[in-house]
Amino acid sequence: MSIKSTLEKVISEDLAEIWSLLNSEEKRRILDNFEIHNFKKNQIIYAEKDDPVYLWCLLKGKVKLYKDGIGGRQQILRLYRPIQYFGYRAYFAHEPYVSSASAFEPSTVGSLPMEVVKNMIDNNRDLAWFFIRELSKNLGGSDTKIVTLTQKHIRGRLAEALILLIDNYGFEEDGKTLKIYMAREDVANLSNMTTSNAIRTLSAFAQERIITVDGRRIKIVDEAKLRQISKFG
Amino acid sequence: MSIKSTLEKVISEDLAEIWSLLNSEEKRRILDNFEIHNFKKNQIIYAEKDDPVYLWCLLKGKVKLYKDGIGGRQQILRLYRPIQYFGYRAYFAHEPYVSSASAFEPSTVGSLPMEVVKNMIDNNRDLAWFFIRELSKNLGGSDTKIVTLTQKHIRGRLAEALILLIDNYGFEEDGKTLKIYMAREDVANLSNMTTSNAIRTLSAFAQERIITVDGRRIKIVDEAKLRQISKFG
DNA sequence: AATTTTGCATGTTCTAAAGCATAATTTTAA
DNA sequence: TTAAAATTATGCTTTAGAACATGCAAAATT
Repeated sequence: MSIKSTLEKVISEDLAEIWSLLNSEEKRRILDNFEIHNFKKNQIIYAEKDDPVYLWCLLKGKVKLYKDGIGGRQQILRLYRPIQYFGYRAYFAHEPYVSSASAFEPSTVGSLPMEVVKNMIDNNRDLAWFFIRELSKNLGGSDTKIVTLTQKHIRGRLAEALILLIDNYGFEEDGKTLKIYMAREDVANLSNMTTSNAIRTLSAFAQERIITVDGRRIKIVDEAKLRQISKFG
Repeated sequence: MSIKSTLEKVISEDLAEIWSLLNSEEKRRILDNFEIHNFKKNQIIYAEKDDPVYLWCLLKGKVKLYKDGIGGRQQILRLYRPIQYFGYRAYFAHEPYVSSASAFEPSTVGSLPMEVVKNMIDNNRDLAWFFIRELSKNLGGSDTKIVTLTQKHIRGRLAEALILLIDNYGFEEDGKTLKIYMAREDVANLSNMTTSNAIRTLSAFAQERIITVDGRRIKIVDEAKLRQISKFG
């Protein structure tokens, strides 16, 4: 698909929240400065300690925001789907990035210089509110994550991770199979455990008929049970 | 001290960042809606699941933002000192609070209805930027905390907590003693460990002449070592 | 001042989860 | 297609840190 048609498809098919907030002059300015990039699976979009320059908008594919920790252990902080924006926080905080973003699968991503975004916010109240709201929602999410990842037991953390995958990417046509294909290691990095324990606990869930596992295809059999384990267990 | 003089003292002595962004009409509107509250030690200012109504401004004392977790275990998320603002995130996210705020010591706190704040942001670009920046900085901090609290070992987490206390509240006149008087339980809640382990590890640090401990008075003897422990071991 | 309550310190025991090893399976690349 | 590499699956061992218990000290409360 050509760049232009990709963009037009996105804009026409599934109007991003942000787009509707703009007047035609603003839209023109975006189109003039917007660039489309294709990232391969596992390719890094930006890395921790880089200086933030662009607002990124995921158009196609899946992106993970993560932080490399101790002993090469990675923590996945957030997942993005089309059409979501990322990469702006560090610029607003006048800081280098504290986390990295990479493509989970082959992805198409648009970039817009943060300078342009900044100027637009200066002249568009609704756009300012859009970012205030996004940042506020994310901050609440991260604060909650601090407690769940440190206090919940392994089963609870895995259940929560699976629910996050449901909420973020949904199901295949069968209404059961998770619409994301990820390695056990990534499941582990999402739920603060080792790969071994992710495998072990997925097996346990399968044994208990809460899910079924066929390679990387995960079917959710008993979502209610999953939510229960996430809350208590 | 009277309400009026407390307020004037705060405004004249140590101009809050926010105040300088306002014109005289805005300042008058604040003064008309601003209310002063006194909280006793450990008194709750707002609680998780409450609906956010006010912007709070700490004028005197110390406030902790925390989240109650599993088995009554509390995680302290952020600490506030005069003059800092808190309690606005949930309102911006259109959510109930996900954390609670309480006074660490007898504290004076001002309140301003979020409705007023909202209207002021609508008409004051700089104020919008103030909150965008604050939220962005906090989000970076929380994302970082997710990794350090889950991945660092006990000694590293305690060292980091002590550094946080230094950075937040500083030292007494001797330039050594932490300017905060907190129970071991709170030290534990700050660094994701049990009270027993906070006690044990503080003792270990004292043994190693990194700090000295006299009841709740903690003197930092070797800050460099502390930062080293926080980073690695 | 006496009594109750709360907090600190330290030793001991127990366990969830990490670490390690090995084999089987799947994926990728040549 | 085949070889190499990476990933998944399981069993066994180790350990960091939680949980529990007890004694002592220091505040509150009466």
